[in-house]
Amino acid sequence: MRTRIADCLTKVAPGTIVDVRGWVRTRRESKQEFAFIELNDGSSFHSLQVVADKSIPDYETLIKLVQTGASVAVVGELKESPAKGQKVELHAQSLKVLGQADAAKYPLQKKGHSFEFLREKAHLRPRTNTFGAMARVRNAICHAIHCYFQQRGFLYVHAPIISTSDCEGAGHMFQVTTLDLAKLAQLQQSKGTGASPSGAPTASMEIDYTKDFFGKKAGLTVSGQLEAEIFACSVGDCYTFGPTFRAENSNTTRHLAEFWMIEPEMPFYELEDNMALAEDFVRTVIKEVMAKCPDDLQFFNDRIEPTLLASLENISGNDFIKLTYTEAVDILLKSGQTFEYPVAWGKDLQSEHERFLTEQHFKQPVILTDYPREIKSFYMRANDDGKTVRAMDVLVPRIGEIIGGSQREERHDVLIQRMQECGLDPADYWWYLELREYGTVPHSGFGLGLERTVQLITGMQNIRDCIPFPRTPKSADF
RNA sequence: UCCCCGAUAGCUCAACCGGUAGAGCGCCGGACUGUUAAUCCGUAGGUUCUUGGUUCGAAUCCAAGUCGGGGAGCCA
Repeated sequence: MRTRIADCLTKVAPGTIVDVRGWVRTRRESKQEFAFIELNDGSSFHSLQVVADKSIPDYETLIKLVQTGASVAVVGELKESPAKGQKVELHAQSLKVLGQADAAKYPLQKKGHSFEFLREKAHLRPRTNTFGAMARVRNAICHAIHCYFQQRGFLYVHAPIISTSDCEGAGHMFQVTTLDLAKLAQLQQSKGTGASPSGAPTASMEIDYTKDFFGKKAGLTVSGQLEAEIFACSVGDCYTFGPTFRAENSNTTRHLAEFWMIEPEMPFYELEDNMALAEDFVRTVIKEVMAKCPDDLQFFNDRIEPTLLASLENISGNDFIKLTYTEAVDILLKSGQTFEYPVAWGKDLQSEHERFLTEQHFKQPVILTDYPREIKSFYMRANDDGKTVRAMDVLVPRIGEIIGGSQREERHDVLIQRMQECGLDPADYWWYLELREYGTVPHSGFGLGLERTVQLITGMQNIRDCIPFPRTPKSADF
């Protein structure tokens, strides 16, 4: 029966015979016929030091095969280690090489690698310290998120991945179709209409979507919010947690074409309740991950981001700053800072403005509320001043926006008016409007980007290193 | 999509004014060692991203493209 290395290092009593399996990180060989093998199975940040000597059957042959990247099974006695660096070590009685790894070809060396290089080795990078730690922290974050909502009676609702409402408004959609595009292009060409000289279809080409799989144009979801509202207005507090897709040509350290989003939606919540939940949620998740993954976070603090632990303590231990967009604009105008983009009421805040607020002025997470209605979505509840809506953005140092949310417009007539203002056809949102027609209630919700949370908690700079297999423009391997 | 930068050994990078390619690490071999990113000595390892251009001569200059990085926008 296999024992996990995490258990060997923490739970198993010295003197116990254990069977351990994993991948070789390094081997330090002595000519005096023994060797140290650094073995990692992913269960812990730390590896287990295996001491192997010539008492092992076939030692001379086997030890040559124990190279970085090889998989091995070791049975032996767990003993207290006489040397520094580890409390316990495994004295091998038998050694079996399960799978060799040619050291001349194995891409992962004993030295550090650039993240750019490791992204090209996404099938092997979880075997590194950094990406093993990222995987465990990411898992702990997801677990903490589910626990947080489950303990508070929220229902986990599965929003659809495929959506035919072309108008969710949160970004450009990836199209989902079973139409034969090559055949359509060919048809178009043979008709001699609507094709450019290169043969590429042009805008004049009209597709008959009634022939498509769903009978209408379909795409991958950009948000589960509208569907979550349906359940909030029926079964009560709920949340979605699933993949989200944006076909934007975004090339930044904080955007992915495929990412995971958590979207809680609560009936009878006004904006203040929404803010309180968002803050408590973020702070609680950080605390739980700090408690669950101390070794991994210590590594990130030591090797990736030296201010990480201090900033997590700061975020989890202090109230978020809450202020309105208008107050934020005042602070920015009076700051004396010269910004590349000028600050003016009515314009959306730029990254540099948000960073100034969170990193220099307050040095803490900030919740901004009540943005100008012109720069926010139709579904956000209009304030009585006629100028602003009940929006909220949670901004954190280093990352920027980690949560976007709002109180939703629950008044039927106002919602229709807002749709028209935003150039949307209310007919497309008939079911969304019916929620306001039949038993409407005040309600609120927000969206938390999972990968941005991973960025925040690990200190990793690039969001492409916060998801196992990142999808970005021109990149969707593995 | 826009702006800037980059692409040279397995990896990280160097190569001055255009003159025929170099280091560290890794691998391999040796020495040494309760070692732990071990250390020391040595060997091997190159279509300088692609295509075209300028030139007696291009890693180096020019153009286009591809990919990568940083910033911006879009946002989570």
